[in-house]
Amino acid sequence: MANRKAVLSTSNVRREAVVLSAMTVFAANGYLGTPVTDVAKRAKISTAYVFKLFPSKQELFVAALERCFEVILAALAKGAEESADQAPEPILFAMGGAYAALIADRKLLLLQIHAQSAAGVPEIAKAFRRGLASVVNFVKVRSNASDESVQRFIAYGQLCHLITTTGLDADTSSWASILTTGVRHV
Amino acid sequence: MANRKAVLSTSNVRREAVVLSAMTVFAANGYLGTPVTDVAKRAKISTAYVFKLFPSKQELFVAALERCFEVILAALAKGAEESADQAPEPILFAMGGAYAALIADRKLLLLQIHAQSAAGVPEIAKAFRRGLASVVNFVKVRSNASDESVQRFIAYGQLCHLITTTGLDADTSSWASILTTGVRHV
DNA sequence: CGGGTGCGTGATTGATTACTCACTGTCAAG
DNA sequence: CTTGACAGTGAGTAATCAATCACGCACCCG
Repeated sequence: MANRKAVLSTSNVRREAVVLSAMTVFAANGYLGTPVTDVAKRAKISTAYVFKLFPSKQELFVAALERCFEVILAALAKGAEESADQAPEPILFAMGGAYAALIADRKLLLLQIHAQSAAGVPEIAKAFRRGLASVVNFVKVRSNASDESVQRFIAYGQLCHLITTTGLDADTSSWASILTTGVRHV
Repeated sequence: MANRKAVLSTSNVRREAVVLSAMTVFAANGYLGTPVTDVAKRAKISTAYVFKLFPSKQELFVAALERCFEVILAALAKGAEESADQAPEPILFAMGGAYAALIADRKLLLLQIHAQSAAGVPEIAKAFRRGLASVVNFVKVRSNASDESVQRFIAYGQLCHLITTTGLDADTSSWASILTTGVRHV
């Protein structure tokens, strides 16, 4: 059009950009709270083309959620790798630190929260379960910790989500401190 | 006009019915996923009148959320009362059982999940924090348990939410069992 | 009786939004 | 150069929904 050298991209490159935009925007406003137009704007393409790349908003959200869990798994793997000690509990501790560092920007965490809330949509619920399963399995296998320890790992991870979504980390009142003390969430 | 009756006036009766309907319907479909019309239908009144009783959808949701936490507090109090032993840990255990029993129908739990997801709306975030604060404070004061124990109580409560929203209690796969074993969620 | 006060509603409105369609522009192979 | 496949879009459409408005109806006090 106006641009003489309008280089066409491959659809896969665009798809990637759209998924990344979707992660950010859905994380900020949730599934129902985010118009596809917002995703398109952030990816700097037209809304119509987003629908060419992803047949529906739902499938776009699922793609973003799946990517979210991929990133989390990678971070856990990296954290485990960097653990000095290879005993179960130290590995779990290292993974916890890696996760805490990862969710510093709130994006991956909020996407999970919104996915949970949107679990009324069967495809979203399934994707969330798949992601959770992969995390639990990975943590269990990689750390070789007891079931109880893995359960505790996830439980305190959920507590970390609660702390972050409600902004308790910036709260110094006594009740907030009860929840936040000792929990690494940067 | 000075005083009609010592008992609730008609509009307050309606307001009460609307709040109860709102709890159920918002729990089922979330804040953005629920039209006010659905609340009205369930309360068997017109949509217009719902807006006379509550000035906006947002305030209606907040009212439902506040009621949710009131019910939870009452259940925790009752659970603590029924504890045979008055030492901190037994009281916590009794409260956990009471909470698990309470959320058997998923309504109060789902409302919390949806509130967390809708915390982008400042008034909803504030209400959620108030509710959480009241729970934490009550648990701490009533049980007289250590901060660490209270923190663990909440963390495993959040795990319980995760289990229920994803339907893990009906899942017998090994990864699901890691999360569910020993968690009371009926 | 008359009239005021508060309960209650059907119809509407204006904004938003998921998704579609008809279309233009690009590029590489033959 | 032509062709055809693919990248990309502006302009819709049909549906949904928060919120309002104009209006009745029941009851009660004087």
